[in-house]
Amino acid sequence: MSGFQKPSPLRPRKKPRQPRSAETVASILEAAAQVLEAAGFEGFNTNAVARRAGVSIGSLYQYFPNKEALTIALIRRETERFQTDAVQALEEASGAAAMSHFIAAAVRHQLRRPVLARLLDIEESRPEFRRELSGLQAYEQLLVTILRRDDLPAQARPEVAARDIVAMMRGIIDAAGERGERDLNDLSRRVRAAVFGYLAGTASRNVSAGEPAPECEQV
Amino acid sequence: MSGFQKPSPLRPRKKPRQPRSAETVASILEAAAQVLEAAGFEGFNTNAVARRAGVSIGSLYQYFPNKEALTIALIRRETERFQTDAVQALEEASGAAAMSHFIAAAVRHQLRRPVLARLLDIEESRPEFRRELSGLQAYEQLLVTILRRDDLPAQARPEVAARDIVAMMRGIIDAAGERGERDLNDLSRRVRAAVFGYLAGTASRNVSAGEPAPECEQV
Amino acid sequence: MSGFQKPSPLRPRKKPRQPRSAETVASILEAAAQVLEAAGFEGFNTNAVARRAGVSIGSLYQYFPNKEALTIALIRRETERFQTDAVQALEEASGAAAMSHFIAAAVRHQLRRPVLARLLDIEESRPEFRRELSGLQAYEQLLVTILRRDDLPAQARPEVAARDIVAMMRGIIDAAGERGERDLNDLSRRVRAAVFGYLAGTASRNVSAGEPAPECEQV
Amino acid sequence: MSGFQKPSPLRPRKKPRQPRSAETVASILEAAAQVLEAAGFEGFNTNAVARRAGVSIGSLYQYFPNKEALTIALIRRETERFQTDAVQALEEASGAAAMSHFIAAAVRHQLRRPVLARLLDIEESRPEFRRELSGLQAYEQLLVTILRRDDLPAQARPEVAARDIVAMMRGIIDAAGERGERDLNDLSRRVRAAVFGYLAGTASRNVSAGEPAPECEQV
DNA sequence: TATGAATGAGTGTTCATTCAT
DNA sequence: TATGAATGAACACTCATTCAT
Repeated sequence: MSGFQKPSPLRPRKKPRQPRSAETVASILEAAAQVLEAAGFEGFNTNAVARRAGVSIGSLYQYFPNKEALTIALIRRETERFQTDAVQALEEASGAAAMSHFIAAAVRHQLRRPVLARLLDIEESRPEFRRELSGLQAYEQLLVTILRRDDLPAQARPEVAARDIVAMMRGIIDAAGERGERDLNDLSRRVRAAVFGYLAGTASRNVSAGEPAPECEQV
Repeated sequence: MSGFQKPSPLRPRKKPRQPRSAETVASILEAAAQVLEAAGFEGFNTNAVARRAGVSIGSLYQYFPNKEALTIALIRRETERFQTDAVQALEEASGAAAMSHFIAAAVRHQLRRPVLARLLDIEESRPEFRRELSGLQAYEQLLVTILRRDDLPAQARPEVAARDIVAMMRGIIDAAGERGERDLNDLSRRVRAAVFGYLAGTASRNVSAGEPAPECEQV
Repeated sequence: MSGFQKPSPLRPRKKPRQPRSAETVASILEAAAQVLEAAGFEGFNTNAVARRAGVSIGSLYQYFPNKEALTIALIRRETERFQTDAVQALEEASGAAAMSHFIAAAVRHQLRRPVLARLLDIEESRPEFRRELSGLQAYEQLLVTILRRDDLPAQARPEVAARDIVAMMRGIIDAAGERGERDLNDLSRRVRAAVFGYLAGTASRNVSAGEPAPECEQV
Repeated sequence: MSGFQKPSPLRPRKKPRQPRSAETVASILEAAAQVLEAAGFEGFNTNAVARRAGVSIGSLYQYFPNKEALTIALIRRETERFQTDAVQALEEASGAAAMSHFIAAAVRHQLRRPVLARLLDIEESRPEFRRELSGLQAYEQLLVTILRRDDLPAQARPEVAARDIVAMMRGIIDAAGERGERDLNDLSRRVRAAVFGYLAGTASRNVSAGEPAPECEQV
C-alpha cells in the first residue's frame, strides 16, 4: 500500500541460525496463519500478526523485510507440508495409484485447514507473488511425471493436463472446504472422478483397450 | 446517530432517473471493471474508480452507498451477461448438448475479460458478498436442471455435482485465462472432458449401456 | 464547512411574496425542525432537510443562501413564538405576576418541543450566530422591564440579573426537558423558586419589609 | 470483518507504559482542549488536534480509538480536576458552608477556561456520551449529600433539587463565562443567591425558625 | 537483539453548495 | 422557478514501516 517499499526483497531477511530465532520465526508464521484464518484478508495486518505471535512489531520486521515476505513464507510453509506428502506418490506401483495418492494428499492438505488453504491459494495467484513462487510449482512437475506412466491415458500435452488437473482439483476442493465439507473419502472420490474422467477425455491414445468416455467430443 | 436513514446498505443508492445518471452509473461500473483489471485488488479504490470514470468521488457515492455496493453491482453486471447466455442451454435438444452449451458460454464469458472474471470470482466468495449475491447462483440451479436430463449419467446428488462442476470449470478456466490462453475451442474441449468425465465417474446408474470410467474407483 | 461560502449573507435570500413561496419556506423550516429533533446535529444536513420537506435541494437554496441562514431562520421562528407569548407578561398587574407569567411562558415553550428547544439553545450560542441574532435577545430587555417593577426586589444591575435569570431558567428547563419531564406546574414552581430566590438574594434594598434570604452572604 | 478486535470503543486504546507515551497523551489532550477553545466544534477535528499537539495523526489514534474517545478523555480530565476540588466541600462544618464551597469550586473551575468548560458541558450532554460518562455525574451525588445537612432547607426530592441546582449553576456560570466575566466573587455571590434562594423556595419544612421566601408561591 | 512509540501517505465517505436542464 | 446531478474539499481512521531506546 503505502508507497516506499521498493528496495525490500521478498525473502526472509536473515536465515535464523539460533534456535531462539527459529522458534520466533515459527511462531510468527503460525500467528500469520491464525490471523488469516480468523480475520481474512481484511484483518491480516502485520501488527495483528505480531500481537498474536507475542512478539513486537519490530521483531517481526527483523525476520521478514515486509508483509509480502511474510505471506510468501507462509505459503512456502504450507506448500512444503503438502509436497513432502505428495512426493511419495512416486513410490506407488501404478500411475493410477500414484495419481490417487496425489489426489488424496491434496484433499487431506486442503481439509486440514480449509480456510487458510483457500486464502493462500488466492494470495498465491497475485502477480507480485507469482514470480517469487514460480519455483514452488514443483507439484506440477510431479504431476507431469505421474502422467507419463504407462497405465494412464497418454496426454499429448502433459504440462497442460497437469495445470488443468491442479486447477480443477483446487476448484473442487476449495469450494468443498468453503461449504464445510469434511468427508475426505467422499471428496476424494469426486475429485478422482473428475481427474480420471478428464484424462480419459483428453487422451491422445487409448489405454489398455479401455473405452473413451464417448460423450466428450460430441455436440 | 440519526435513526431514519439506513435502507439496505449494499444495493445501489438511487435509481438513476435522468438519462444523464444512467450514463454516469454505466461509466462508473465500467471504470470499476477497468481499474480492477489494471490494478488488481490493491489498486481498486473508489477514488481511482471515480477518476477513471471521469466523475467526482461525490458522484460515485451518489449511486453507490459504499465500496462494497459498487463491487456487488459490478459482479451483478458481469454475472447477468453470462446468465442470459447460459440460460439458452435449456433450449438444446439433448442434455449433453445443453451441458456443452453451458460450458461454452462459461468459457466465452471468462475469456472475454479473463482478469476481471477471475478477480470477481474471488470477490464473489467473500462472506460479506455471499449473502447479497445468493440469488445470483442461479446457474447452479440451471446446472441441476441440465443434470437431470435422461441422456446424461444420472447423479445421486445433483446439487453436489452441480457445485463440483461449477468449481472445477472455474478452476480450469480461471487458470487458463491467467496464463493468457485465448483458444476457446481448445479450452472448451478440455473442460468438457473434465465435466463429462466427472459425470461418468460419479454416475449412480449407467446410461444407455455405456461403460463407466473404470479407473475411478480403483486404488 | 467546505470553503467558499464567504459572500453569502445569513438572511433568507428572498422575501417570499407569493403564497406558494411562503408555504415552501414554512415546510422547509418545519422539516429542519424535525430533522434536528430526530437526528440531532449529526444528522442535520441540508439534503436531509430538503428531502423531508419534499422539495429539491436546489429549492432550499433558493430560499436560504446557506445552512446557517436556515438555522437562523429556524431559531427566529421558535423565538418569535415564545416572545409573542412572553410579551403579554407586561399586562400583568404586579411585577411578581409578570415574572411568573414570563416563567410559565418559557416552560411551556421549552416543553412543547424539548429536544428542538434544547438544540436551538445550543446553536444560538455559537459565535457565528450571536452577531446575527443579537437583536433577538429582546426577552432580556423584557425581563429588565419586569425587574424594575416596584413589588420585586430592586436590582442594582438589572441587565446582569436579567441575563442570570435567563441563563438559569434555560439551564433548569433544558435539563428537565432532557430528562423527559412533562409536568409544567412542577417545573414552573421550581423555576419560580430559583428566580425569586435569586432576586431576593441579590436585591439592593428590601422590598416591603421582607427579609433577605439570610444564607446568601454567610460563609 | 475480523472478529476478535472490538474491545471497548470509547476508552483510551492503550495505557501508555513508557514515559514518552504519557507525555504524548498529555500533549494530545491539551491540544484537544486548545483546538476546541480556539476553533469550536467546527474546527475540532483529529487532524487539527494532532497537528497542534505536534504529533502525527497515527500517534493520536494509537492512544484514542476514535474521536469520541478523545473527547471523553478530555471531559474526564476536566471533570476530575473539578471533582477533587469539589469533594472537599464535605469537610466543611455546615451545610451552607459546604454548598458555598461547592459553588466556589464550580465557579473557579468554569472561569479557569470558560470556553472549554462551556463546550465540554455541551458535549457532555450528547446521548452517545451520557452512557460512558454516567459515572462522572458523581457531583450530583455529592450535592445530594450536602443537601441532607440539617442547616439547609430540607428538600422533599433531593435528587431533583441536586439536578436543578447543577443545571442552574451551569446556566449562570456558562453564560457569564461566555460574556467574559472574570470576577469570581461577584459571580459566586449571584450563584449563591440563586441556589440558596431555590432551596428556600422549594423547602419541604422550615429551617431553624427561618422564613421562607414568600414570593415563590404567590401569583 | 528486542521493543513499541511514532510516522504519514492513503482510503472510504460525507455534505454544503453549484448549475445545467 | 424547480430540479437533482455533480462537485470536491474535508474528515475519520488504518496500517506498513522505521528507529530511538
